[in-house]
Amino acid sequence: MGTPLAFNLSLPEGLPQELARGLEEAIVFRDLTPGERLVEEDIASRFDISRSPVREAFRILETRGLVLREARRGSRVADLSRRDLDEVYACRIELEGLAAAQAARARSPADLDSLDERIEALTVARDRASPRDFLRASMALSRAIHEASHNRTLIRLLSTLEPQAMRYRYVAYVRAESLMDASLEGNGAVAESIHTGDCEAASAATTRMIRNAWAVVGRVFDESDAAEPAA
Amino acid sequence: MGTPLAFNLSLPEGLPQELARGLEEAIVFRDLTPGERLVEEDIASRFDISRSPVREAFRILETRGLVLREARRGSRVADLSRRDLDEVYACRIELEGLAAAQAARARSPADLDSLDERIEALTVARDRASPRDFLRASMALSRAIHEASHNRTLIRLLSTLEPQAMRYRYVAYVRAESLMDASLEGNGAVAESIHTGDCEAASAATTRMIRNAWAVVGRVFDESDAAEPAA
DNA sequence: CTTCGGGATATTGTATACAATGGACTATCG
DNA sequence: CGATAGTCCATTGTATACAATATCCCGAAG
Repeated sequence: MGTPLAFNLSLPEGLPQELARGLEEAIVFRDLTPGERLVEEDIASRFDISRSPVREAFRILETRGLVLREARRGSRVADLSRRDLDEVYACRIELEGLAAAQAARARSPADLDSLDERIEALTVARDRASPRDFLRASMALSRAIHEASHNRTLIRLLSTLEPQAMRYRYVAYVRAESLMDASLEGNGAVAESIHTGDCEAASAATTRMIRNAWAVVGRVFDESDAAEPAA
Repeated sequence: MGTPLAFNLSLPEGLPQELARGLEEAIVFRDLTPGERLVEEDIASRFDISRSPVREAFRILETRGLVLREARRGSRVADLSRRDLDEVYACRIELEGLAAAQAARARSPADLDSLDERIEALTVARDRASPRDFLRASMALSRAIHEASHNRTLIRLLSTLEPQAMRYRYVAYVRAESLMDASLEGNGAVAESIHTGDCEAASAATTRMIRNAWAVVGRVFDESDAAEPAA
């Protein structure tokens, strides 16, 4: 099965990082399917680069839980499963809750501006009813919240957790676009609490939002058989 | 400043992983000091290997927050700071709490055996009053608890968070060996709750233990000027 | 004395070459 | 016909070679 995977690779921050971003998008949006093998040489020749940066990209994706590497047996796109979904969401509740609480305490005026911008962009994407655009905007908003916490360790942890969550959200959004409304509403509540500076409220709103999403995304996933895509 | 750094490197799981383990120990136990530059070629020639596995090891350590890599400017041992300490402990409370709770629910008989073994080993290490041995045993116990949660995502996140915490604990244990008693007692309570299967209790005991440690380790750190070791 | 510029150097980033290993295929034997 | 051993091939792991760039040092000019 030949995958398209045509994205330009400029290098504003390093070739491996750029490549990892592209592959990450391809995995989240299912251009690369769960279980699909990733051969270093293939990717390298496709982009006219050597295996070195490809290997580094694979390692980056491994730390994000998107790629599994087995010694001398190659890499493949991580599977989706109900169990993994539950793991990811259980962790998200804790870490996103903490991020929101710390953001409510530590946010700067610039952070609040950034937050407002992303909420606006999220609204626009919702109106366009495009799961892809919506998820991209949602990811940007999440990152803005994380940044507002000014907790670098937490940001690092979340950056290795969010991409995997995105995969499940994408599956759910495609099958139930109305989910975007719930997400927008939940994020609005979180943003408001962060504006107010109420740590408790920010944490509670986040926890509630993710717990809701967990239930719904989980149900949709169970109904969708997205785990093993007709291998 | 020439660093000793003499550990054998057998390869039961890959050379980069092995090397990363060695470097991690060196960083935690201050054979490599905060801010110290890590030059790929130096490490490579020291162990008679090429730069390739060294680069991979650096990347591993970067994801654990032990090494900072700046593009084309090289790598160095991450600094210690009161702010970073607070970040790490805030995250630990959430994730370790979750791990304990899930371990109390999902633990197998084998997990409980493993737990008991590690507690025993920890007791022995405490009696020996060696911060190094105690920390190694403590790390093993923590991992056993994480494994018992059977949450791979959580295990992955914690494996990137614990090493940095170890650095602060080491500083504290060296200056206040009595801390080991508190740690042993706290871990005992956690293990007991996991045995019982009481999620709430396990989470609460863990949270309390880490919150305590946070306060004490933080105080000792502030008094110790371990951040910038006479650069 | 300070500051700016240029070149040398140290070090990382990328490409390529070589080694080692795991899996698949085939042929042969029971 | 099925099982098994041996060989081949695809792919990763490691080493080395080359390219690009940041830093440092020194000298000259102000």
